[in-house]
Amino acid sequence: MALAEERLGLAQLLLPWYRDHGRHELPWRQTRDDYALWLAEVLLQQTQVRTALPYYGRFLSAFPSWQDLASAPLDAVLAQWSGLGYYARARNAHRAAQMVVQEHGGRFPPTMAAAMALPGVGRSTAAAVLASAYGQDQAILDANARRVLFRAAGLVGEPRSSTNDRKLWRIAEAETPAGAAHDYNQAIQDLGAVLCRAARPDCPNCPVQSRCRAAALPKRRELPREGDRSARPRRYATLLLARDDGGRVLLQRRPERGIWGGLWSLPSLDDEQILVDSSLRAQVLERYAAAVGLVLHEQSLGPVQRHTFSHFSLEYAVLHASLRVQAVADKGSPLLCWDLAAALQLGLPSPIRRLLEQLD
DNA sequence: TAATCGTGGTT
DNA sequence: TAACCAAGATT
Repeated sequence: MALAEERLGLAQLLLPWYRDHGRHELPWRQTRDDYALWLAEVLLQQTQVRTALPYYGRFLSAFPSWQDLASAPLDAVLAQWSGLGYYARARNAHRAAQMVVQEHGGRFPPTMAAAMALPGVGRSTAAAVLASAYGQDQAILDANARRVLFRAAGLVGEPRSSTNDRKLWRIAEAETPAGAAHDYNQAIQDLGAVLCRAARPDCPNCPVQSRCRAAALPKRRELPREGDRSARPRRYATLLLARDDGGRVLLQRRPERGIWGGLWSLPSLDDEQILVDSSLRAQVLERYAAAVGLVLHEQSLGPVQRHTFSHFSLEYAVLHASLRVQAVADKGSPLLCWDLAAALQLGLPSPIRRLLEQLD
């Protein structure tokens, strides 16, 4: 592919721009600590800077080092991750920290192969950490770099196709300057985030406009659509909000696999359609009682609400009930009653946290 | 290869 | 409202 072999020479234009206009104030740019830099990369996976920013400081305070994270209970890690989404990242980060302590002497492994063997560390994350923490010449290909290079090289087709994926990695490696990979990686990410945005790219102010094949095109603003993903399937559930006489709320720990893995949530009864018919509520209560071994008394059924996940949309209603028997007391049970204040310290999914915060 | 895995902001 | 998108990795 002649196109992919041709150097665009982005670095010499990008680096001066970065010095003047880069987001140097970001907290993970104030350190060369391998733990902090790895943490930032994991927090930022599929997550915008604005969203991850407050989590970074809180997480570092709670777990300042590999050792602190490795020895922490998973529940404490998930609690810090609560609300950020893609919770497999938290579980993987916890295991990765344990591997770093036990197998790598408490230091991020300094080779691509060893780094990518850590759970939750793929090629781009590994490269980013090795470049930033150790100054290695490693090319990244995150969403920003992918978009910038796709446009600059004038690629066509789907950006995530395997063919374009190979081309983009080859271009990324060719454009990454020896001895300045860290700054270049930051620079191309800043360019993508600030100027070369997915929508409404600011081409007139772009420092690499002269090397960009897409800038001259009338449709430079458009990127090929991801394969027209069919509409999100809709799922339905009834969530049980049961409280005992002391106001404690019944929560259930979700299995590690699947959505909200490892988090504490309300007991959920999945259904084929939303329960708006009051005649069905009694059945729900019976099914809960049977499944959980509790005596429940219905109080009210809340309005239908919707929560959108990455690949499906959930319609749910909250069934408020009083809990007569405090039957689920044994430790190790995934079903426990919690004081409201204690519950809010757990790893909760966002909609569940919002719901509990509105109680009392 | 194609699904799976969250959430909040923007359009 | 609904679609799109984000410092991707895993199976």
